[in-house]
Amino acid sequence: MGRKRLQEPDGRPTVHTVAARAGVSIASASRVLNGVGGSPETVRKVRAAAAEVGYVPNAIARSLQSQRTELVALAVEDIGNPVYVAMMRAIEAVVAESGRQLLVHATGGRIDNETALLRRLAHRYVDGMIISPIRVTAEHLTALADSPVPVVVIGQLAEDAPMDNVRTDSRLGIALAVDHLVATGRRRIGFVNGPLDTVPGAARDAGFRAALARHGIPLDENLVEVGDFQYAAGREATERLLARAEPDALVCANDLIAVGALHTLLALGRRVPTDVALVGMDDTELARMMFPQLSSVSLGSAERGRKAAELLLQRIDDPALPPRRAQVAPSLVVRASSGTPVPAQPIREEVTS
Amino acid sequence: MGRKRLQEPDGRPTVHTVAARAGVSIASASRVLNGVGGSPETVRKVRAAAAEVGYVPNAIARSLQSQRTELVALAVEDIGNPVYVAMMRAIEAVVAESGRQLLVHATGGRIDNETALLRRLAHRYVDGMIISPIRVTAEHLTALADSPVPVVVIGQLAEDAPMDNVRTDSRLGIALAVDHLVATGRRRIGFVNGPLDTVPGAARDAGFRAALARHGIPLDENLVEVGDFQYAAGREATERLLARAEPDALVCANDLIAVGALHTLLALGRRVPTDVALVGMDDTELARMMFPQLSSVSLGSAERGRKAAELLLQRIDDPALPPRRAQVAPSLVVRASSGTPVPAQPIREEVTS
DNA sequence: CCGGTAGCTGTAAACGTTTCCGGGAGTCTG
DNA sequence: CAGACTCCCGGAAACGTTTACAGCTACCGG
Repeated sequence: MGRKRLQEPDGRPTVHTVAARAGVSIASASRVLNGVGGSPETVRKVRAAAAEVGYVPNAIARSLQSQRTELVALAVEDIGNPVYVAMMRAIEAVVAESGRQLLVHATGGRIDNETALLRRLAHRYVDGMIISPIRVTAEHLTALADSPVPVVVIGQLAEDAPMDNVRTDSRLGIALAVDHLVATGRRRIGFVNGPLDTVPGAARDAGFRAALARHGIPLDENLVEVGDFQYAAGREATERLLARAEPDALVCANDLIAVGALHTLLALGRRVPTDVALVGMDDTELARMMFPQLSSVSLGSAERGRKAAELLLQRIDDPALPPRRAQVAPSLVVRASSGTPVPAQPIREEVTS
Repeated sequence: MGRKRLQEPDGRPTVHTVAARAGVSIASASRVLNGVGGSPETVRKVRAAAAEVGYVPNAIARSLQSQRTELVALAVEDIGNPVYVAMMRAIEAVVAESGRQLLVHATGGRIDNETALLRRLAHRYVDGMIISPIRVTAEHLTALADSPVPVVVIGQLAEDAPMDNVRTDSRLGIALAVDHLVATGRRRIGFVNGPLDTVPGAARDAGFRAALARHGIPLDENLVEVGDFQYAAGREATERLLARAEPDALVCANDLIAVGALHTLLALGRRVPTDVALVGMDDTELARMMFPQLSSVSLGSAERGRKAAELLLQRIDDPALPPRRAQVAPSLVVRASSGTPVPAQPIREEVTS
């Protein structure tokens, strides 16, 4: 049962209602309600009137006047991927702390969705956006350049793109994983990647090949599989890979893939890490949930989210700022899935000279 | 006729810009841009002018006039819980299909957060809200009743609460799990629950006790543990439980808890389902990711989200609608973690009359 | 005693849309 | 051919704020 409204049989109270009830002008009412100016007597009357009618300022009208929405958008591929959950949490913390709210879009990685979203920014329903595209096309770049509100991109961008950008080095991240596996005696190292036409997919592929080469390990293409960045794809890709090769370690391009790989490995009777060591990427909470717990390369998703949010808020406050870039270094978190139990041969550094 | 601002040196083009450029009034320009009315000639001129200056209508001004935001909010406890991800995806689909966007809030299950959120609705920054509180207090109810915009609640509410409501029967859901375990020969059935002062926690507790009683199985309190609804709590609660009892099956109040329980079981050398059968709840994608895959009681999270979104959109369109309620029936999804390998005794139906 | 100043106040003009309303022109009907 | 009817158009009024500006009072110093 709603308690009855004291005023305004049809609509909700506005500043006019309050002003009339307090016997002052709307200007005075507005000033008092915003805490700027007003004589003690006016303040008292307006406050009382506002409380009596239960006045709450209308956010839209305020936005129209202030040209600010106090909303910030985040566009990611897949809100089900825990890496984006971590990012989202970090961003939300920063954004909320500034009194704003976060609007989340799931793009499904579809380019048309992403560019449509960027174009919609022209409607100015939001003060800024953080976007983490897995593919970057020319359309993206023009849409980004045309945007009337600030946009921060999480992910690799052309070197000279004059926009705020937060990045990591997933190529180096893959190298960390490979180095670790080599150091623990693995030599037949497989790789389950996401699509090669995505920015992270391409970077991780390059990183894998470079790392193997650096260790002088010839690449066996049978040990490389590609799916998308989802769990099911990881599972199936690993099935295909195991059908034609027998790796002693698997590097996966993200944790969802790694979880799928783990499932296939266990289902096919491989022991992890005894038979096959497993390393994922993104270091999501999922990695800690598995049994055995998954080693994973952290790309600092929370940190990247936090930095992106800070860059965005600063730019909103001062659009004249020069474009800035933040970088987060990858790091390897070793857990049971690639633990050190299997130095089948004495560990030796391949290249020591 | 003093044309005020034909050019826009600093700002973006408005309908005034377009109207001036096309040589018509802003009324005509607006009509053409909205596709209502206008002579062919006017339409041509306005369209051309709009294209030339790259006009995009301002969402805020439009909202002020229309009293609509085209935004819908969703408030859930934890965006990391895959059950809410599923719900969110379903809601997002319905909401997007109606041309609106979804604003997601994470409440952390904190009552003050939730009521603050509900009160903020008075600012009307959003056309409506879907909220899924795990506790329901008197504050919630007054805040809900006072809300100037429609709110749909997912979860149990007082029977006579006159508001749109989508619910399931998790009590019955637990019963399905227990029935299944009993039917496959388990008798020492443990239960890892969430907090008893939450609505789902209380319902699931009651359901568990009632189901055991119905089967004539005396309840051993050593087989019941409580944590919160998170993974870590499930892991720890299961450790405590196994330290003092030896169940042959575990029912968990949600999938996160079940995943934690699985981790502990495997870490302590129990075979699943041979030694201990495991059933989770919510049937999230997490359940399928585990090895062995988890049986889980589906509470139709996607379905509930979809229905809630539909109820909300309908109410936004017609606020005079009577309060409605939708119910989604639970169902058990049996997978490997509670497979049928152990009918120690012949299966029998307890009550057949 | 008077001019200046500080502090309040109200009027009105923004912000950018949509829409009501009245008027004008053209077309159809009786 | 007059009246009615249909379109189309532009002016102006909303929607609910904030704020620039000017006027008013009261007080102070000279």
